[in-house]
Amino acid sequence: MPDGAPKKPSRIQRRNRKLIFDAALDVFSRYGYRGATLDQIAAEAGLSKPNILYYFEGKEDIHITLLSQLMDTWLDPLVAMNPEGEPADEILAYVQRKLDMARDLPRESRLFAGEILQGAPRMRPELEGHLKPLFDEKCALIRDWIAQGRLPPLDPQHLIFSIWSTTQHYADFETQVGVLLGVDADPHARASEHLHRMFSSILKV
Amino acid sequence: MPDGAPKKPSRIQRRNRKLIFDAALDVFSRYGYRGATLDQIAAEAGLSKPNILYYFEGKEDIHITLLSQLMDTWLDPLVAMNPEGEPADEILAYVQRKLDMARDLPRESRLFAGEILQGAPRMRPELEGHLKPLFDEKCALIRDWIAQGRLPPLDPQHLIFSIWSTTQHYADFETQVGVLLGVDADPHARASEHLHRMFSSILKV
DNA sequence: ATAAATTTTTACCATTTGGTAAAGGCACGA
DNA sequence: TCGTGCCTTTACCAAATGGTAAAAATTTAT
Repeated sequence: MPDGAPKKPSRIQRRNRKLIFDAALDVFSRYGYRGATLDQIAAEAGLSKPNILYYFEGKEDIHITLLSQLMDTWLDPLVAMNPEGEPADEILAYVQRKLDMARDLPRESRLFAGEILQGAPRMRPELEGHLKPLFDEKCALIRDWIAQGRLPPLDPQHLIFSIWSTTQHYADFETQVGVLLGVDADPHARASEHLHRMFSSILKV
Repeated sequence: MPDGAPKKPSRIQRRNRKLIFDAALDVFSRYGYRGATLDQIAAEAGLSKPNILYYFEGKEDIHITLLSQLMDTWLDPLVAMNPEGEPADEILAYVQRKLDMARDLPRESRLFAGEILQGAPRMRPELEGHLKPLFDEKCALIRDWIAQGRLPPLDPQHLIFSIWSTTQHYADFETQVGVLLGVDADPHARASEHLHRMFSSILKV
């Protein structure tokens, strides 16, 4: 049997690691890496602190593992942008999917935002290794579409930045949006309409 | 003499408070509120920790004061949006000013972003008291312009959100932008072009 | 110059926090 | 049922951190 025999995780291990991830997502996304404490995570997970440290090497290990796991989910909508589809439709669908994600996974969005905001001290390799190649690939795709005359001549890189920023804004700046629109108002429908109109207009001109 | 005689601050007080603000802006914007330490701020300011606490009541006091002071600068470009001007020009000029600010004051941008991201635990009153009235006023202005047929029917609130998010993205997510475009490349010129094209297109359709 | 006021330093302290050691409890296959 | 290995708890600890007391140094006003 080879060196690092991975061993299948037990039922209890799966349950507790999941509990810890859920708790950590909550706490890290609310207070940031340094603002979060193991005690808080432990309390929220319903486990003792030493028990948390039985499942993970330490605070940083939880954070990195969490972030890496979420990365795939996070990039899914971009991966789904289909070279075979109609360019404008594909991009507008991407906008919509990103906006839906900001509504459905706001904690995840804020977790990433906090990590990037502080210079990605723990995520930079992941950005270089996973995000950058995908980004480059999709920029190339958009450039192809432009070369084929199926899109107006726009800047692929900054277009994608605009899509990311406008959609994630509703998760990352939720507090501000709440203050300005009223906490009860659900901005999703109007945001969707506005973004559809906005991105339609640059894709068709 | 009335109760809270304010007393004119001495030369030394002005100098040291400025040193502390500069250092605090640096440290808070890089590590977030909880991630920042008084020792770090003191070291960066070239003062001892107790000396820092001679000028401010405590860590929170520094943070709140800093944030409140920056609020005005931060809202300046929005204040400058002129009801007498040409609607599309005014809005495009606002976009450009915000983008310039993201380039020139990235630490300030990240300081705000961090505070909002964590639910504005120390800034909410400021948001309600200063930001909201201004936001409402400018939304009303845009609505007027639309009613006068000088702008297409767009959603003022979400338009402003889009302007904020797309421009501040270059400061708040600078790390990510750096990874994706290359650290040396200065994205400002192309960002400006892209945003001008994008916002022009919704304002003229 | 000198007293009064302001500023800075030295020496602490209490709490929080990430992490550990080791004993005890528990589940599960033989 | 019994023992082996997995899981959990109790009792800690060292370092970091926000903050204080009070003496020492320095500036300012007279």
